[in-house]
Amino acid sequence: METQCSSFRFDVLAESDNARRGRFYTSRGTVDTPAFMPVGTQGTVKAMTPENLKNTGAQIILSNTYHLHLRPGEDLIETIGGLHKFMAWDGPILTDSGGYQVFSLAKLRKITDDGIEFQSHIDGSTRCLTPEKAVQIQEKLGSDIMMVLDECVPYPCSEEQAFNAVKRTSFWAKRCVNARHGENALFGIVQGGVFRNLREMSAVQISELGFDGIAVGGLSVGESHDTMMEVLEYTLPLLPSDRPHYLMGVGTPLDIVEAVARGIDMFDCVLPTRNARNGQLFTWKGKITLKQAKYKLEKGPPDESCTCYTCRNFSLAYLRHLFMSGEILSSVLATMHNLHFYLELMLKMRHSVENQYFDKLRSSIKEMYND
RNA sequence: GGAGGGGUUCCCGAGUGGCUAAAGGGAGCAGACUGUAAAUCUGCCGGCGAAGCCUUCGGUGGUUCGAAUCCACCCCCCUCCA
Repeated sequence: METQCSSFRFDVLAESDNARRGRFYTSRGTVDTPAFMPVGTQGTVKAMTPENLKNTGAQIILSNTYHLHLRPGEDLIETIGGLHKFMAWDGPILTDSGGYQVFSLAKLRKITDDGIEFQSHIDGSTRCLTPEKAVQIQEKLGSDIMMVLDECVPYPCSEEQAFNAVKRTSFWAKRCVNARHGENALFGIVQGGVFRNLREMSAVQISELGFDGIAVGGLSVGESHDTMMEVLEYTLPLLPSDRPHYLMGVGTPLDIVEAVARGIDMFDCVLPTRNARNGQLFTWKGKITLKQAKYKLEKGPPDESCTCYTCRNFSLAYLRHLFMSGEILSSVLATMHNLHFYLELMLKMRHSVENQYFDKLRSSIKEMYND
């Protein structure tokens, strides 16, 4: 079954063991992999202007179907000219389907085979999201890469629950394939919790549907790093090697490097942006918690070796002051830095795979971020 | 000089006899954050510690089994009237 109808294309350019360096092409630009997608749930990567984002090195960002559907609504965005124009980001956008909200907003929803019935977290109104609706919304938004609606189960969960989610996710995946009309790329999602048999079943079923890319979902929901890696080890070999592999919602620098080592090409995660707002910086020397008293008089930047705007211009003492004072600029500068760090990490990984020193980079990240 | 109000643990501020090492804020200190209901949340916040003990509510002295809380005097501060 071949359903690919978009102009989306993916090439693997170099490999180092299981790690891949590649590139995919969309009508709005090319993206080098391994890639990190900053998260812009509500049509904005918090605290960043699109110009800021470009300067951090971001080539693609992620946005969210569920949230934009509730507010301001896909029809409004379509009327204004689509999500790219609406938010003034002209690069590629991948939109998550809302499947994760099934997990994160678990108290507000009910799942049936037809779809998800949920209560809006904004006004309490009852809404329904079906696989077809998820695709329709994403097409109206003008998404470059759409995600199928999936069911993400919590951790821990029973094998039966995970099995049902796999069945439903496959069923919904087919309906998403049938519902697409336009040129937008569409990625399938593998589920299965931490059960090898279920992951394998899901990987095979999803891979058969001819998606432009395959995502591994349902991870980083509470399981350990090692467990996550085990799941990747037995799942990735079953995915088509000529399509990008996207690990959803991951992760820490260590998670990301270790996932690349196992064959993942794409990531998204709120950690660099959320933790920035909460006063935590990722650096090449490890994490920095801005509020710690030891930085009160620190004249140097967060990271001497970092070339981001924040590190080139500001002392830790000042950044700490901004955070302690609750100043808006704290979020801006910290987010700029963290995204720069994440995107530089991806750049280094691409370079290291091309030049066969990936293992060296991998072990240095392991040293800094082994907690 | 007269009339009233008040001094509480770093700060603000509750507390009018035992349930009070003392509400609640703030500040401070520390931790968490993984397809964002997050510029959010959690913990600690007199001292030593296992229970428990010791010190603390302007000062001193009383009343009481028991006092931040009641009484006496003293020291400060604020408002109003002369």
